[in-house]
Amino acid sequence: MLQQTQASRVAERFESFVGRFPDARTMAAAGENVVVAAWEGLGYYRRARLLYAAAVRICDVHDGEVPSSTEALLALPGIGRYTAGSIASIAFDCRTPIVDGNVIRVVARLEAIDAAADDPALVKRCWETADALVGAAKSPGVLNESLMELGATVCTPRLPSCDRCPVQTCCAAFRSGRAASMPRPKSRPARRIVHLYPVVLRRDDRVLLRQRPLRGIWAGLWELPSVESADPLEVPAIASGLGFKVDDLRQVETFKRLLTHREVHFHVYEASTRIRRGHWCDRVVSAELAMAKPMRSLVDRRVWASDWPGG
DNA sequence: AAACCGGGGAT
DNA sequence: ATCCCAGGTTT
Repeated sequence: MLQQTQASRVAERFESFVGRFPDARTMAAAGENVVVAAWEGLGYYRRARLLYAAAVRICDVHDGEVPSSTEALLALPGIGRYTAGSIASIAFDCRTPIVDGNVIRVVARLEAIDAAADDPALVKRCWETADALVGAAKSPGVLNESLMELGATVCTPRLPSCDRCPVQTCCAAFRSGRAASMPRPKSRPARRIVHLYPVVLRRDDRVLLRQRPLRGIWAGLWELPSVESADPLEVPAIASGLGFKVDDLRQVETFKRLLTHREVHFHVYEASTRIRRGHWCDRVVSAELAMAKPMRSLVDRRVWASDWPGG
């Protein structure tokens, strides 16, 4: 859950999530869909599917117990070198290094390496330094956590608090007055613009939902039936792009959401249809299906708002 | 090696 | 508006 997600954001969700899935057996028994639904709003939903897959494998291969060796952890889905090292060192006291975004920043400054934060040579050097530090530490877990905590609270990206840094005297970047400019920002491609045309279709006290493709953005999550396009679409193109017949297609709302890699323009329509096939969901089912954050807000606002029969 | 995958906080 | 976040998998 902490992968690419700020700890403060995880803290809001951790207790309820672990309360719901207290061990691997419980998670494996719950099923992937339930785990992904519990993940809703956290983003990078593949993590939830991989976590579920790891739970299944822990039950099948490790008798339901999280393995304690770095190698066995690394073999689990969704667990890479960082996560394996974190679990091994913090939970099991193994002398295993970790490198996350915080550690990269701390080491780049300690050693005054003027490179981009995602530069492979810098990252390699960070693993070597982290390995040396954890090798000399009294407690591997405490050392690893302290490196990350230093990066999160003192050695911050924009304006590091060098005046209250416990390792100021060891820091080459501080000595040369360049801490704030190291490491250099990662190069990031511009956001791709996507136009999304979700259509609200109601029947009785239900709404038609469907599952998104298993690849791409919001893979496998549920949505109002939608047409996706790199360019704006006219009404006929939206109607034909849905894959089933609709009538009286009319626009009701537009808004925009920024993601790291996308700028998504929502063009919300309502329509009527005589189609009866598909997942016509009442309010309870709608609430149980995993949706992306903007889609959830849209459905709750447009469909389940209090002034219509289903609400 | 590069691309892909959310959502929100901090500045 | 920009940069980043206790990254991993796929191509």
